[in-house]
Parts: sequence; structure tokens; C-alpha cells
Amino acid sequence: MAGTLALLLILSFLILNCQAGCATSSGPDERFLARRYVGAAGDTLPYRIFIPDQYDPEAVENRVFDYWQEVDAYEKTKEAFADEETFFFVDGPPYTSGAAHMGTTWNKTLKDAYIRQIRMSGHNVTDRPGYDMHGLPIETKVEERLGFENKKDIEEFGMEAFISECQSFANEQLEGLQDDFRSFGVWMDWENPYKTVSPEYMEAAWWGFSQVAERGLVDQGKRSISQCPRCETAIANNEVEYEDREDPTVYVAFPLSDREGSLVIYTTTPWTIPANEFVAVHEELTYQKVRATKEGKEEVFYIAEGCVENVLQKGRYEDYEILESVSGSEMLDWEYEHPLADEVPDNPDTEGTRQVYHADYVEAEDTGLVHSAPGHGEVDFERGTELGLPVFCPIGADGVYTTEGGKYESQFVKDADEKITADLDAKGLLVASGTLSHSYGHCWRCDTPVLQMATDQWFITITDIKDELLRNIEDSEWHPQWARDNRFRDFVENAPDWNVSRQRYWGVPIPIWTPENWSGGMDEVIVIGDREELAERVDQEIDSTTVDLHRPTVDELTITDDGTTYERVPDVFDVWLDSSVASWGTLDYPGDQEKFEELWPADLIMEAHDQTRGWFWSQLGMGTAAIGETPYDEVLMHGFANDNEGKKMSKSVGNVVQPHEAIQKHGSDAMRCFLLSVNPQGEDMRFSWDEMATMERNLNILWNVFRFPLPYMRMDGFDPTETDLDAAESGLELADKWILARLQTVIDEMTEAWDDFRQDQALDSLLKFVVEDVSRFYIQVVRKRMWDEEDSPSKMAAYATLYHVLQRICALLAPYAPFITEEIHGALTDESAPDSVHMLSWPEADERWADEQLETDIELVRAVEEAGSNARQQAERKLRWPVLRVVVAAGDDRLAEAVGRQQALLEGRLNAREVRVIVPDERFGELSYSAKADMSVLGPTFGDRAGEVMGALNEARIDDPSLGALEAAVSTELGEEVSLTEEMVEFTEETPEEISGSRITIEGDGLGVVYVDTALTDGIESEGYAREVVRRVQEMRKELDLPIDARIRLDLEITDSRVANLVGEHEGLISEEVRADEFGAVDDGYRREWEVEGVEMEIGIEALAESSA
RNA sequence: GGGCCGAUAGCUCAGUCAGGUUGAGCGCUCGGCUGAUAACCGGGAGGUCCGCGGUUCAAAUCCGCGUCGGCCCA
Repeated sequence: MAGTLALLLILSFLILNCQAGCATSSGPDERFLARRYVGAAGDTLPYRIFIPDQYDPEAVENRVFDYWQEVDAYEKTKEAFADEETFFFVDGPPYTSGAAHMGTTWNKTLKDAYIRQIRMSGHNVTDRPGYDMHGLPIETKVEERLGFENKKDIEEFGMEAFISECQSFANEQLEGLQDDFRSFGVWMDWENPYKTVSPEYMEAAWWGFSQVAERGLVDQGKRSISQCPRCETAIANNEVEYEDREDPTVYVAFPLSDREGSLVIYTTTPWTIPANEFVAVHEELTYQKVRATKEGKEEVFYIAEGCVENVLQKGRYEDYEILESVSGSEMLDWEYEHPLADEVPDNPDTEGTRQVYHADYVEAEDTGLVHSAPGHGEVDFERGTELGLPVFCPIGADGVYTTEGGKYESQFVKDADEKITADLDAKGLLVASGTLSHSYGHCWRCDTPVLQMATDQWFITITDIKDELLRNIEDSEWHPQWARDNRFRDFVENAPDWNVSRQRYWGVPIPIWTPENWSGGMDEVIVIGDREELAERVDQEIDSTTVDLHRPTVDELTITDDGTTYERVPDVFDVWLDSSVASWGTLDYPGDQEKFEELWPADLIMEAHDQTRGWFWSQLGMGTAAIGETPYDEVLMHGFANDNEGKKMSKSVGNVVQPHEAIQKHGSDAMRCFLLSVNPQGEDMRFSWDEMATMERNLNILWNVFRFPLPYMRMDGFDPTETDLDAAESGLELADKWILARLQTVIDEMTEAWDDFRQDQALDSLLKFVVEDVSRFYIQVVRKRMWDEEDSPSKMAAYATLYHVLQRICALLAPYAPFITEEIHGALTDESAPDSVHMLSWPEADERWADEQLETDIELVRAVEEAGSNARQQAERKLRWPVLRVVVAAGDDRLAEAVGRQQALLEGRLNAREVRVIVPDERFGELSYSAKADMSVLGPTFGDRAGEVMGALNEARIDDPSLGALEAAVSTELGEEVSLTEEMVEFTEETPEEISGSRITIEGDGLGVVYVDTALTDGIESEGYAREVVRRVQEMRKELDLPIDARIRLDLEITDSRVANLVGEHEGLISEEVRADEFGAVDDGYRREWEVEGVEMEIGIEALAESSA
């Protein structure tokens, strides 16, 4: 029987070695495919054993990808949870220009992990990925690609061809992103992503918008917007990027028509003066009427108090005199002459224009008088509208003056600045001029400076439903909550009406048809909500199932109703409107009604904090305006991926880390674990190669932990389906019960953390368990049991425990590291188990194994062990040498109890012959105390005798650290009574020479002291030396590559006869530990000289023939 | 310019809500172990808790003013 076992062992190890050596990384790995592999020894154990001994993340990933494909793991997993409670997750669609960067990778990894964990917890999770594919960014990329400069190039190229270019560009980008996401193991429905360019999705946008229109929240009209004159379209405020730029500054005199003098205004945009309609003051400010002198000429100006000096200095006036002070309120309704009235004859000179008004936006800066042009500036527009003034905007979409611009017609506004300034100067109205470098808005796509102008746009008037929006905020739960209550609420409170129209091509066409000679009233327009309705109403013959809703197809469709012909407005939607309907667009609503009824609103969305005013907002706005509800219940708002200094990753700084680099260096699992180890709630990530390497090391420890027991289990024919925990219960030992108890706690902690959207804390908890509890403690403790050659209930219990723990770890880690856990799962199970680890249920803690007392006991014992090791190290006594005694002076009862209960364990861990506990009230009698004098106190008290007292005090050794005992000792020494105080001394503990002590701490808290008695006896030395010999022999066995059960002949030559005798006393121990059947001369074997604790010895070994075993 | 968030060991972070001697992991270093071994274990060093001011017997923690970084807005 022994022979058979030996053969089996050898075979196993040969196969293991060969498998490790023969592994190839190219092509499908046959071992993994052969899940039903029949073991080499002919048995059919229900687990695979052929696991490479090195953790190679790339090889694991390759094998797992092949395996997933082979067994349709993703599809099977979805099926496995198909009947569970539904959970509607909505993917925020990444924009399809450019590749996945670290931020996108973090985001998708989070989504993947949560989808997996929520699924495992018993949910049928919607996991349809989405892509945002319309919009100006793609248009400008395509324009660049085709070498276009402006809209005219597009029109010449042909709208249809251009749109088709945009379509293919977006599709290309989408494929790249899908590949990136798949590469690090994200499981979403890649076969069926939602695309904002699909007819179903565009219909969802139309439907939403038509609902909004039905509620009367759509309006058309002039608004002041930011216009990109190159793209010839309105752009959203958040599409404006601010950069420094040099602009002219002019101070202009507006002559008053009903009294003496001029108003002085300041502007950095002279090109807006042609559109000036009023001048704003603040009622509560004080203005001064001054007479200024330059080159003999006198002029009278009105300027705000405090601004006069500066303005006149800039205008190089030599002198001035204050004539009068007037309040802003007195200046209201004063009239002035437009400074360019002749040049711009169309400038409105109607009721109410060219007058002074109050405006809140006026401050005592520059001149304190603000030139206001409702046709341009946003605040000017608002105030002008309030005052009932006309909106005069003499420029076109391209920023060129129209005929209304009069003298400046056909000039680009920025080019006209100079001419306008010159004209004003010629008329003697230019008070001062110069230039200023300031931050100015630019188009985010093409970097052209934007212009503020009032144009006709379509709006969703969300300001009409502000209260409803604010109420709906409360319906969703945010993580972190402060983001909702501060940032998001603030933003919603201040949000203006939503300009949804863009004068472009690549977008969802606005589904509004207006009649010929439209008056502008919304009750006259037709809003189409879906394709069927479109097909029904348009004059042309179209098929609702195949019609392309893009331009120019829809542009050509007309509707005739009651004799009137309607045409579609030419605009497309702001691309933010596309993604705002994702919560129903992802369900193909309104085309598919059923899923919407069942699932909407979303249970969860998760994006970075920039989406507070992006997608979190647009969805709330659209959901509320269209349906009256918040379209999502929970929000996880994560941060940005910054570099290791907390700075944003940027190409120009050169601190960008590409996800594929990270994967290549440490593997997808390690990268994912790193990304998931970061707090996902609002805080930015600092990328760290170090941390990622640490994660790989942690996974390597897991790999070793899992690989370690397999050869033994195999040798012993351990069958986990037969020998489960129930079957093995009677053999469970303390360590098994402890690791099982810890497991339950870890499961509870992790579940709680996940529920709280702190997967990072859950991962901490798990990794601490794997590394510190399983690897560093449990495995160390159970190793001996596994080496046991005989089958014993204890060994079986250890197997069953470790197997159980490994399986649970696998499930708990699966959402983080889908590859390594899949491989371990496959190796631990046969086909009776689910094909994928991701089909397992999320573990639940089992009360039966919970044991809080035991957990605390071991925690304390480990603290004692640490302190004991420390004490040993101080005494320079290695663990191989036993110590006579370990004395634990417990600082509290709980520690005393634990040490009392776990005495045997501690004896083993600290290699001590005896462990004693000293309870809190007791004192360890072998200690003495000394005191150290503080001369700054002794000096003044004892004067001349201070030195003498100090000497006696420092020399004293007392049994009890009290003043009384010290006084007695010092008095005896000096032969007279001495009175001491607390302030004079500091007590120090003194241990006998043989004993060293070390404080027991847990996270810095002191719990007591461990004393280790390292006195040497012959017995101790005998065992110590014997173990030194054993260790050397083991190393030599390994150097010879002997099978672990090979028998040897051992030759020991120790010249020091005392040591030779001591070692000789433990021949039995040595022979057993190193499997030495014979002692005696070894001539042909392997010989080596050693020095052990200063003692020379020579050891020789040779393997004995098999038959002698 | 405004709002929100952050700054603690070389690195990544706990601790801040509820004031009471700053902790962990990694790294570094020294040592140990040697039937997981390209693994594993222990000890040690390492901190103006971003700065300045205030409240308090007592501040990493509360308050104010700054600096630096991030997001959003203008």
C-alpha cells in the first residue's frame, strides 16, 4: 500500500511539473477545455488538479476567454438568473469618439462588478450597454478627416454623404470601445447594444419630446445663446471652453440728448455697440458728473463714484472737476443718442430704447454704466425682454453683419472691432481704448471664439416645472448623498430653459412640423411622436418599419392638414437630449411597451461626477418633463481617474496611463481589483502602479493558497462531494472552526459594504481574510495535518474546511476578478457544478459556524504571538529553538481568558514548553523595577545631597513600582529617611537577564506584555540543534530534488562532541522528520558542510532504494 | 470670480460626522522560516496630520483665512 501511494505521489508531481513546463499561451488550452479530464492515475476525481504552479495572469485570461466562449458562459449566466427578481440597470452611453481611457475603464469596471454582484444576489439584471453616437464632436472629427472648413463644404459634399460618413465614423469608434470593454472582462450584452442612431432609439427621443410638447413645455423663440460662428450653430453653455485671449477694451461716450454731458460705458466687444438699445445703471449706486480736460478741450461725463479717476487716467485726461453727484435712481429714463446711429440706421429708435434703466447686474466696476444689447448678451436679453424692448441682432449665424449692420454689412464681427473703434474715435466719442487679456469662451470642438447672440431656438421650458424637478430630486437616492443635496440641487435650482436645437446635420431631427406662414404659436405646430404616426401623417408614401429618421430623409417629408402644408423645422436635437431618454430608449420604448411597463424607472445608474450637470441632470429634466417622474432610483456617483499626484491625466503633461498598458503589466484581474479598491463615492482616484502590483501579489497569494492543498487532496482521494463540512464535522479542530467563523464575518461585512455601495471596503475585508487569515495563519496551522500520511478525520476535516473556504472566496471575489476566480472554480469543481463561477449565488453567512468568541480569542492570540516573536527576536532566539516558558501578563480579563483557552495553540506557535497567564490583578513575580531620577526636581529639593540621592535612587531595585518601596530602598541605602514625590521619578520595568518582554498591541492599543524565558537547558539545546540538523537535511533533500517521501541514509559528522551528544539525543526526531531509515557513513551521496550557531558540521545523505521502504 | 470635494508615513488610504497619546497595507530595511519555496512569517525605521489664525483644559478632528489638486459654473 505504501508503495502504491509513493507511486501515485511521484506521478502526481511529475505531471504537475510537466504541466507547468508544457503550458503554452497560444491557442485554446486543452487542459481547460478538458474539464472532464480523467486523472492520470486512472481515478475520476470530481475536480481538476492540473494547475500551473505559477500565477500567470495573461495565461489565465486566455484560458478563461476560450472557456467562456466554449461553454457560452455569459449566456448561461443570464439564463441562470432569468427567473429572479428584475433589476433595471441603465448604462450611461460613452460618446463614440476616441478610445477607452482609464476613467471609462474605471466606470465600466464598476458597472461590471455591480452587475455581477447584484446578479449573484438573486436578480435578473438588465445589462444592455449603450453608445452616444450623434453630435457636433463627431461632425467636426469627420470634417477634419475630409478637410472641411465650414458648413458650405458640407453642403457641397452633400448632406446625405456627410451623414453617412458620420455614421461610419461612429460605428468604427463603437467597435473599438466594445473590444476595449471586453478585454478586461466586462460582461454586458455586447451583441445588442443600444445606439442613439438606431431608428428605435431616435423614436424614443421623439416620443419623449412629443410628451414634453403635449405638456406645453416646448417653446420657440429668440434667446441669447452661445454661437459658434464656424460651426454655425448654437452650442450649450457647457460646451463652451474658457481660454485666455486678448480683446480690445473701449470706453465710449454716449451723448445725453436731454441734458449736458455723456454717459461713459465700457466694453470688450465693440462689435456689439451697433446693437446697443439701452444703458444700465444701478439705482443704489452714486454717479458723478465730472468736467474733464484734455489738450484744452473740456467734456462732461457721468461715471460711477470710485471709477472716475481710473477712467480719466486711461483716457489721458489732464485734469477733472466733480460737478455734481447723482444717484442711479435719479438717472433712470434719461435719454441718449446712439453713438453709431448714422452708421447703423436699422438700430431701433423706438419707444423705450436709447434710455437709462436700472439692472441688478450693474456694479461699480469699470464705469458703473453698462452698455446693453438685448440682441447679444444673455443678461442684456433678459433685462431687455422684461422692459419690452425689441431684440435687435444685426449678425447672421456665421458672425457676419447682415444688411441690418448698415455700414458694417458683410464684415465678420471680430474684424469690425477696429473699424467701429476708429469710427467712434473720429466722432470724438472714444474716451479711452486699450487691450485686455481675459478668459473668453471658445467652441469646445473647433476652438473658435464664441459669440453671444439672440437667435430663434427651440426650448424645453424646464423653468416652468422647477418645483416639480426639485421635488423629484428627493425621489432618488444618491451615493454619496451630499452630491445630491449640494451640487445637484444647486444646479437644478439655477438651471435655465434647455435649448435643445442645433443648426446641424448629425443628430436626431427635431420632430416639429410648422405651417406655411407660421405665426409662431405652439398650438399651430405638429409634433410627431413615433414612426407609425409619421407614416400616417406625411404626404409621402413611407414604410414606418424601414424609414431612416435622419436628415435629409425627414427634411423632405411634408404634412398637409386641412389644406395647410407643414414643413419640418431644419434643426436637430442637442446631443444631450439623445442620452436623456436612455432610461426608456434602452428598453426600445415606445416600440416595445411591455418591458417599459415592467422595468421603468431604472433601479441604478452610475457615472462620474461630471455627469451631475450632464446625464444625471438631463435624465431628470427629460423624465420630469415627459413623464413627471425621476427616471432612476439610485445613483452611484464616482470620481475621475487622476495620476498618482492627483493631477488630471493629460496628453500634454504626459502622465496618461493606458488601460491596456496596465493589463499587460499586471493583468485584467489586478487592474480591476485596483480600480475597485478605490472609494467609488465622489472621490477622485489616484492611479498607482504600486497598488496595482500589490493587487497582483494578493492574487498570487490566493493562487498559492488554492494550489497548496490540491496535491494532498489528490493523493488522498479527497472527494468534496462526499466529504463536505457536514460529513467532516466531527474532525473539525479549533483552527477549522475559527477560519469558518471568520468566513461568516467576512461574508456579512462584504454584503453590508456592497449594499452600501462601498465595494472597496468589501474587497479590503476579503483580501485581508485571504492574506492574513487563510494564508498567514490557517494554512500554517493545518500544514502538519495535511502531511499526515494516514487518513484521519482531522485531515479530512481540514480538507473539507479549506475546500469550503476556497469555494466561498471564489464566489466573493468573482465580481472583482472574473478570470482567476473562474479558473479556480473550474479547478475545484466538476460538471455537476455550474459552468461558471458567475452563476453562483452570493454567499450568505451561516449562523452555524459563527463564533464571535473564537474570533476574538484568535485575534488576541495572534497579537500575543506577534509580541512573543518580538521578544524572541530581542533575545536573538529563533523560532526553531524551543523556549522554556512564555508568560503573558494580560492587561485585561478578555486577553487572560483567550490565552487560557488557547494555551496549546500558543505553545505551538511560539514553540514554548509552557505558556502561563498572569491575570490583571496579579504581578509577574520575577520582575523588578528601577527608577530614574529627574534632577530638575531633585536638585531644588535636596540641594547639596541631590547627587547622593540620585545615585541611590537610580541603583535601587524594588519589587513593586511604588513610591513607598522606592523610599524604603533609598532610605536603607543612605541610612536616613528620604521623602520622595511622583514628580521626581519615573519607574522602569527590569526583567531578569534570561527573560525578555514585549508589549502586546492591536492597532496601537496596548493589551499587556509577553515575557519569553530564553534560558538554555540541555533539553532545549538538544532539540534546537536537532531541528537545525533537520532543516539542513531538508534543504539538501530539496537540492537533490528527492520526492517528498523518499527514504534516505544520513551521515552526521559533528566535531564538537558536546553538540554531537545533544543532537544524538534526538536521533528519533531527526530520522522521522527527514525520513532517514539509516544512520551511518555516506560515501557516494551528497555531502555538504554547514555552520550552525558557530558549530561546524558535515552532513551527507543518499537516497535508499525503493524496496527498503 | 463663485459652488462642491479633497490634502494624514516614500506610495495607496483609515481615523474627521460625535475633539482626548495618528493607525493599516504596500515599499524600504534587518531578521526568521524552509514538505506553498520565483512562496511564506516577524521586527524596525519612517509623520510640521498642507499652512496660518481662532474656539477649547484639550484640535488631524470644530470655526475662519490662505495654498495646492479635482469637478462644475461664470
